[in-house]
Amino acid sequence: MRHKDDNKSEAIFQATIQLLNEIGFSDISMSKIAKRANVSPSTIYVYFENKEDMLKKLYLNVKEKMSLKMLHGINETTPIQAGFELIMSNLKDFVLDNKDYFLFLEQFTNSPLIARMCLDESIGFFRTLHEFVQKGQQQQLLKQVDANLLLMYCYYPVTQMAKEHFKGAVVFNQEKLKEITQMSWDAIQA
Amino acid sequence: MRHKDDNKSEAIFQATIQLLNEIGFSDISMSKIAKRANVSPSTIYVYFENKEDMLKKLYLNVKEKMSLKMLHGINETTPIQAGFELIMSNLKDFVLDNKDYFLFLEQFTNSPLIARMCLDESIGFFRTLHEFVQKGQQQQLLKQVDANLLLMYCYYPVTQMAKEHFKGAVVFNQEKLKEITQMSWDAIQA
Amino acid sequence: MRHKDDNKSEAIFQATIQLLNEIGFSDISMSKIAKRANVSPSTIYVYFENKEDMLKKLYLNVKEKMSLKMLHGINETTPIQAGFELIMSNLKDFVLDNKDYFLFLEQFTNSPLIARMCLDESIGFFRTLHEFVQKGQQQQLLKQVDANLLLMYCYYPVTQMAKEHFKGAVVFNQEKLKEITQMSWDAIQA
Amino acid sequence: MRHKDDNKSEAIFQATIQLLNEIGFSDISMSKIAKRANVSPSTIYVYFENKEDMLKKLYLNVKEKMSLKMLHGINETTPIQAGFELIMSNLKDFVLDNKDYFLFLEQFTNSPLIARMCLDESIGFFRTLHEFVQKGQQQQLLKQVDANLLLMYCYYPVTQMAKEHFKGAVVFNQEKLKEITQMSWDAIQA
DNA sequence: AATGAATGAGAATTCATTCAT
DNA sequence: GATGAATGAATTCTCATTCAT
Repeated sequence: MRHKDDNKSEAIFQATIQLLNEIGFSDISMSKIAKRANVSPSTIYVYFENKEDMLKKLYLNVKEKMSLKMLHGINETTPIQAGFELIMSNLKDFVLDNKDYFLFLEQFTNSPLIARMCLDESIGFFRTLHEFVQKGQQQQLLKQVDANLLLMYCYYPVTQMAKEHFKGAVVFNQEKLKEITQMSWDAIQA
Repeated sequence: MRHKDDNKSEAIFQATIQLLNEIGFSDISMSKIAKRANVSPSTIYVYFENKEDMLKKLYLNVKEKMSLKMLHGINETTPIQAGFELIMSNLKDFVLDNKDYFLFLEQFTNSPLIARMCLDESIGFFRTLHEFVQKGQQQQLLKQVDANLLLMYCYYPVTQMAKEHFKGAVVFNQEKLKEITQMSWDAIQA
Repeated sequence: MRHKDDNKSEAIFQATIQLLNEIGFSDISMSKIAKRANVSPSTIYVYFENKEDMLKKLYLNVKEKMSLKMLHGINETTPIQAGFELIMSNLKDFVLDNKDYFLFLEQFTNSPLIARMCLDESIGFFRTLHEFVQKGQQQQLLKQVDANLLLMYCYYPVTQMAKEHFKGAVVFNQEKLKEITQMSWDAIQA
Repeated sequence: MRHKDDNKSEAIFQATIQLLNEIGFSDISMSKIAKRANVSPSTIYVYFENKEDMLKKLYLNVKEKMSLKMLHGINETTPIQAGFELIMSNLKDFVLDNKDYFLFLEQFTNSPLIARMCLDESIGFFRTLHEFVQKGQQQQLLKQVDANLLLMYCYYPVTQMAKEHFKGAVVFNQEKLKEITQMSWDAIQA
């Protein structure tokens, strides 16, 4: 028998993400993906049960990539403010370096697919982030509000700024990062 | 008084939004929309050129609804901070009262369709908002950063909180609104 | 709107029966049927929900045709033996005149589809036949055994002889009919 | 002692028959058969040339099984009537003990596959049966009609009764066998 | 204006079979 | 001998759209 080829499954992932960002959920099809990935449509079904299964696995795969990157360098000893700055900086780097991954996640997150697929967010990654926020609240450094709310003020400024950057409206450089880091810190600090 | 036409076109809009939020872009079809709207598929083509035209008009229609609501009560004499609070409050009301409209907008905004359709955002509504922000900056009340950035800090906290609310994770009440209004004001004030 | 065309649905039926008898259940496909019927594959779905629905309706349609033919000329006053002879003669006529219909029924009856489709046989036609048999039993003309068993001795000799006829092994003429009518009567009479 | 090969090929046969009776010719596939037989799809091609070859061999295999069973205990010295009774009894035993084999044969026999595969029936088994019938005709014990016709009156009552039995409509016991043996003998005797 | 009929193009998926080990 | 990977061809069925009324 032949050996299963990791490249194939990766090629399928890449093709899917590219097409999703080019033409969107409404217009991708298994055969377009196959063509872009240089495999036969039926080959996709060697690696995945069906379209939904493939998208699900792709989502989890990319989500994990982003999560790992965001938490890079964070541990129990990281001071709160420095940690927040690092997370936002990591996020910026990930988003700018992986435009396709990021836009895919945004699109997927806002589609009803995600609910249908029962993709629970309370997985590893989020636990770590929440613990970090809670530590900040215990130290009276952060406002005593819902943890998700505090995280929101880190995530959206970065991602929306990145979107403006992609549109060409602004350049998301170090200076801009500093600006929003300051603004977000103003928002969340006690 | 509306005449027949408007009812049909409105029924088509409603059906589309409902289905989009139930099954997503990848699975809606003209015939499903027609069935839900209790019209014949061909009737849709009496009112719209094609699918894309229909979605475009729907988007603009809903976007305008939200815009009008957000700016309700704002004029040249509105003080800056009170204005921001009102905008966030208006947005909260719109989103909670019009879950379907809102989720549709979020889904649409994150899809590549919006780019393909050349839907320029610099339309009336945004000009008004930008002018409001610029006035705040001239009065030294707001940070001297990109206007979009300041607006981001108003928009996302409200909408993300609403999403949590829809998920059942929190209750988006007056108190929560106060919290995020304070946080956002901390973020954007000079 | 256009007017639905009975010819179309009949053409689809005819094409299906022909192909079924030429290549069998394992090899028919909706597109082959469409091609033979000179319609587009999608047109079939205007008239039938899906393949199974089409086959089901076709079966019931043909079954009814055969039933009506078999009972032609039979009523409450028909004497038992003459009635049996008529039924067998009717059956012979139907089978020889409608080879395709008949072979389709035989094929269908022996496939698991029929069970899956919940096609209950206790419909009108069979009731009439059973009543006829029961009358014969009350008159002590027929053996006191299961009614189906008596009917079997009418049905199979005719149909199997017809199959031999189609194969070219024998000629199913009036004489042969007389032979088997006599044999079957010998079998079932009290 | 069988060696590995026979087990696999037997497992493939069994899987095919089961699936054929469960879902029918139109829905079996080599991969479904492989899955049911716990082998790889490609393994089937070690034993058989292709799908048609496999079905053909399966048919001949099962047909021979039934033939041998039917003729069990019959030889040149067997008296005619006793022989007929024995054949019908053997057939009943085979059918009731091997429901799957039997239903498979019925399905196969009524499909056009059998014609396409050029499966000539005048093989060993049938010769023996025909010789038996001819002997009966020479002894003036049986009606002077086509031999197949006489055999028909043995075969169908048993098999149709068995089908009723499988449906749960009747219980095909010794008594019922006696009934139909009598009826069939009435039909065929001179 | 409104619509059911009709369809070519294309959707997701499975097929029988072969390949490479 | 045995098999999982791989695939072109074919499957059922739906799509966006147009036609005829």
